[in-house]
Amino acid sequence: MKRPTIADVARRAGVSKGAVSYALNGQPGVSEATRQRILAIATEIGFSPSSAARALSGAMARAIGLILARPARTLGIEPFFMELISGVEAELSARSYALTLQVVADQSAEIAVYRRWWGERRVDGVLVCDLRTDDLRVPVLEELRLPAVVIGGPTGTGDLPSVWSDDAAALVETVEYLHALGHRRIARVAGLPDLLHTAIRTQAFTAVCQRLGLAEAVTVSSDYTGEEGARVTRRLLSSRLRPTALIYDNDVMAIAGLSVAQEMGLAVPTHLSIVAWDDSPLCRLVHPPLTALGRDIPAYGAHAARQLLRLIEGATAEGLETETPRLTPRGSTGPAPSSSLTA
Amino acid sequence: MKRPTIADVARRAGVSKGAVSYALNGQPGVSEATRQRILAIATEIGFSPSSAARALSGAMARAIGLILARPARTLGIEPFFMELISGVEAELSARSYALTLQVVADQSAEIAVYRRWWGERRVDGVLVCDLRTDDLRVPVLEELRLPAVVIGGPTGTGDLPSVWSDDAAALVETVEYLHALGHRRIARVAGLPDLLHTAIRTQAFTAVCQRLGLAEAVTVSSDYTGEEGARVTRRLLSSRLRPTALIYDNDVMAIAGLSVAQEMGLAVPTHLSIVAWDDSPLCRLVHPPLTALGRDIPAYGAHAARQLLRLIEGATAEGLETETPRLTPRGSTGPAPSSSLTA
DNA sequence: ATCGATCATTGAAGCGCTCCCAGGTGGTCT
DNA sequence: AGACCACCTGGGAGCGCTTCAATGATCGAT
Repeated sequence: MKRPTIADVARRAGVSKGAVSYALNGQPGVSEATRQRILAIATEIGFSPSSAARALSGAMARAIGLILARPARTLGIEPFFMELISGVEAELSARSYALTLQVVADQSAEIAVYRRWWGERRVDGVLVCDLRTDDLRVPVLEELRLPAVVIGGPTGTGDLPSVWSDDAAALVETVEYLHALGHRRIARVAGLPDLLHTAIRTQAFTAVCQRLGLAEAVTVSSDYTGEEGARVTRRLLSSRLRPTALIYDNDVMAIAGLSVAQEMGLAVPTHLSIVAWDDSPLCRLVHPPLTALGRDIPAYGAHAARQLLRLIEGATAEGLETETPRLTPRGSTGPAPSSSLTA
Repeated sequence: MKRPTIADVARRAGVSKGAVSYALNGQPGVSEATRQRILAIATEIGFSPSSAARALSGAMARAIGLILARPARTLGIEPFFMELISGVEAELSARSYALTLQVVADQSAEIAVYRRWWGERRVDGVLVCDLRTDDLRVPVLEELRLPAVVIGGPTGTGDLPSVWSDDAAALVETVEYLHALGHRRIARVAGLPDLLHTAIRTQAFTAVCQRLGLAEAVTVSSDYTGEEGARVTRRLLSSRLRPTALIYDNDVMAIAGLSVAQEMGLAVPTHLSIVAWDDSPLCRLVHPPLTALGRDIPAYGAHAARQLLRLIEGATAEGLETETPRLTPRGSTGPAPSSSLTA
């Protein structure tokens, strides 16, 4: 089966290639009647303009890129990225943009791919995830002038616009909630320490604990995996003055932590309260269901995609704050054990 | 910053565009010394050939496509796809192929995207997931002569090569294992009924139960979500002669089922044994950890990608059987309750 | 009826690459 | 030494599209 080209459409419509191009792209230059006739013929013979030829003649590639630089192991289990992608897709496919995905080992590989994509003109813009402190990708993208929207921030994104949510506020709300429940020893199991949002959360955590006079506020770094989450939890719960509440930076670690608590004979929430970040169906599946900080991740991705498309179309996209994660109390949080109040 | 073109490289190397093209593509026609010099200059000025121009001159687009046609809700939570993708990526990025991903609502949308991609010459081939019985995508892809590898099968793939694993054998092994543990009433919570692998598993389940004389072998359809898994489990466990063992078609439903059992006061594995398909870190996170049928999903994706690349390069790819899922016994399976043996 | 003005339409020039083909260079053979 | 082969090299056509400049047609106004 031969792929139809613009010339085939032109011939059947009895017009020139130029006219077909105008008709297809909604440009002035053809009468409305002709445009309709051309469109009808294009549909009839199943013509879609070659993206390569289009991109070559200066037009856009109609594709955006997304690079994931986490170990494959953690990628699979965290629902975050898949949800993000489905949100991005919803926005893109409505405008028939394609999403080009790449999974790489580390940041330097990621930068190399950006450079390659730029040279290949493969994508019109990119979405940047997992912003780090002093992120090396930002200056590179600025230098290449490759349209980019950062998912995360709002600081440390240079001149690149970003889409972000107020993690600090969400964390403050959570700590205050636990404080109101009587908890005085609260620990936090954080994600990868060089991710910017980890730093933001840690800072907010330290600040609010200080304000509330919680001296024992500890943050322990981890890597989002269940194994690490379990290990860290075991250590925290073995300490002399063990925390009465734990806040985890993702759902997987929280579930692992819940298992550890149960295995150590600590009832949740009677002896220990648990809060997970990134609410997901998983949090509702376990017993007790986890109190979690959730937000609409597909919508987050959709926002980012929309900003990027706007940027590609030449608008000057600004940073955009999305909803602050909401705390959904479930069975895993309760009043602090009374002994601990007096301790 | 201006993107370098092949002409820039040619000028700096003092050769013609043609020579640069040959040098870059490993074609004969330039001396080894010249090739090295050209390559060095290309690297130095950061040149990557425009994928559009390349694709336009008859070469490949160096991209393959993958379409996911599941509701966004179930996409996020199942680690399967993300793991599959990371395996596919590993194979692709080694050859600097790009992966174009699209999430669509249903099969007809998927077919429309295939047609569009084909017209746009956007991808050189596609990977087809979630094969159905009488799958409509197969004839379309055959008609378009778009290179495609089916993930699943081995039947129902028409002339398209497939990558598959012997689910039937895995299921037989599982049932025999449960039978050896004394279980006589085994039920299965299946995935979406029109997926081909669901049909294959159901058929195998029915057959092996018949062979072992297990009359009460029930298969109930579900949709892979935790909610549905919980609902179905609740119904199964409320029946008069409740099963002593449950086999779930994915991990999420198994975990939901575990929660339901615990909520109904049934100890696992004392009163009820549970087996999950698709082993994942999740299965190890819950209590008791789930006995599961697992396989190396990234490797599965890598195999599929490799077959597709081979097909694109003109080889005639055959179907490829990958490892049969392995049963990993963990804490969720044990001897059948003695009362049930006599029942 | 004639002349601009206006608008639909067309032809052609690229975009950056691949690949064919003619032509050049040096080395080998008789 | 002259003819003949490799083996390279550089020019150029063409891939399918966009877009600009130029053409032709239409129409109202004079």
